[in-house]
Amino acid sequence: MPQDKTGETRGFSTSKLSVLRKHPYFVDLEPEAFEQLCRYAKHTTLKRGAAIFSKGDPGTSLFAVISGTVKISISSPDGRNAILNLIEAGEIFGEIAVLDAGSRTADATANSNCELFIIDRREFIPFVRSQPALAMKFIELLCGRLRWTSDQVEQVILQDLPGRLASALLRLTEKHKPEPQSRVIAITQQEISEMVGMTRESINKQLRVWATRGWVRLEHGAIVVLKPEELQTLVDSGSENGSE
Amino acid sequence: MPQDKTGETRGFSTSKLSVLRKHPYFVDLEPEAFEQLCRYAKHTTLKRGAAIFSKGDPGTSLFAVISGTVKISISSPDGRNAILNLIEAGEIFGEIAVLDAGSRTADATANSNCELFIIDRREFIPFVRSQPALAMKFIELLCGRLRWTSDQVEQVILQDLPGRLASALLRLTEKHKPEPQSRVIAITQQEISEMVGMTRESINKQLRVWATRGWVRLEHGAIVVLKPEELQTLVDSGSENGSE
DNA sequence: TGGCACCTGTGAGGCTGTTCACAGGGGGCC
DNA sequence: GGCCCCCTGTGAACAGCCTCACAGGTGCCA
Repeated sequence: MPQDKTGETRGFSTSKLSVLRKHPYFVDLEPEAFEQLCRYAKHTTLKRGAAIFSKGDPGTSLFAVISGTVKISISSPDGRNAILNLIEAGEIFGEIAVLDAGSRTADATANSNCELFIIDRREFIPFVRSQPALAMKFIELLCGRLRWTSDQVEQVILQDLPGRLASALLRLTEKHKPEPQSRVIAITQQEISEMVGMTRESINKQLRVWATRGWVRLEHGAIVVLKPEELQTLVDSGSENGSE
Repeated sequence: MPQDKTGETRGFSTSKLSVLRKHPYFVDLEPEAFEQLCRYAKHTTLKRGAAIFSKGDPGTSLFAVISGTVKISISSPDGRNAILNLIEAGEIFGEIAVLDAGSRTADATANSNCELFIIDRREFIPFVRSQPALAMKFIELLCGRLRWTSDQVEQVILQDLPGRLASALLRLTEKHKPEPQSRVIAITQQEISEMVGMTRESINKQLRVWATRGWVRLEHGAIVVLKPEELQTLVDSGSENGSE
């Protein structure tokens, strides 16, 4: 695309900001407010696997993902770990500890090579206080996070493996909805097993069953959901037999 | 206490408001703002077991508990149900759907006879917009909820029965911290089993083990935590043998 | 002062998901 | 090209938790 070319050569910051600007959280924010917010931001790049912050750290900064994906996870002393969320380009993360001055509730790691914007708490908080519209935006953001997390609790407590896996796949396709070619979830089976809190082996066996039924197609590092309706009925019926 | 007597005879509404006024969310709010908020409120009483709202309902009101406790829970088609939170006197609930205009994410039920204040969304939202300090308070509230819920996900995914139960007990004692005579958790084993997502029978057996070790004392409708340190080590060591 | 509803306590047996131990394949990097 | 790491796939044995089926206790309310 010719536009990409000119975009790249003309100005870095403009094209990068547009990733954020298009996102629901900022799309109807006044331009001046958004631009001032961006002026506070610092830019960084990270390699896959790099730690961004750890559970318990003081929350000194807010982050926005320009490209790549960031993994929000926690790990137990005995080596198991759980993925709470995957943050993609255009989204922000690390807002809780920044907004309430507490410590980080989870670890953040670069899940691929990443570009990030970083805003310091000391500049961010006064700015939010001065912009009621921005505060309302963050209230919406937090509500969305709560819905996501409550959903996770609900599935983990109420559903068995097929139900949890199905609901995780549906949640992930939902997230990518904007793009129509969707239903291709770029995720490894290891990762999805850590999102639902079960072993990779169990997940693999369940996915194979669904693959033979034509409900999903398995690729390397990706899962394609072919029959979301079938998965949905599994979730709705409260576990029960999704086996064979 | 003589003060209680005079308080009761002098004015109902004043003493009821004080339950809310003392709560962390409102304690440092400007008096005028708080009083105006109360003027919007309607008062109701409910009998134990009464439904307040159900998952999927539109969120038309915000609630504050004056007395009694409210259960926030979800249930699956096959009869299992999970308790997400227990809301006690002085706390508020139902804020998510009100703040983001979405539907309710869970059911709310009177867990005992209750007195509630109800504020209508149409009056509440414009008020929040006009009071940046109040908006910041709600941001703090939402952050607290997210910490509570993330914690729940973490425990449910990473820990086994002893770890989950221990961590639930500690979270519940933590909540009552203000009162020093604390560590008495007024909760049935049925309820706690629904909070951690395991059966009452399993919970009972684990509690009995701890009771014989002197870590907890079991009463009717209550659990007294005697050795929180021991429970904490169980949580920290990532499950392992809490059996015998 | 029963009766009834709800809470606690306990055991035997079965199922779901884990653990462990492998084999094969893709793709990036030197 | 060749190597190595990570991702996928699969089976056997085991463990933890659930299901089911009870018994006894407490306290409210008629």
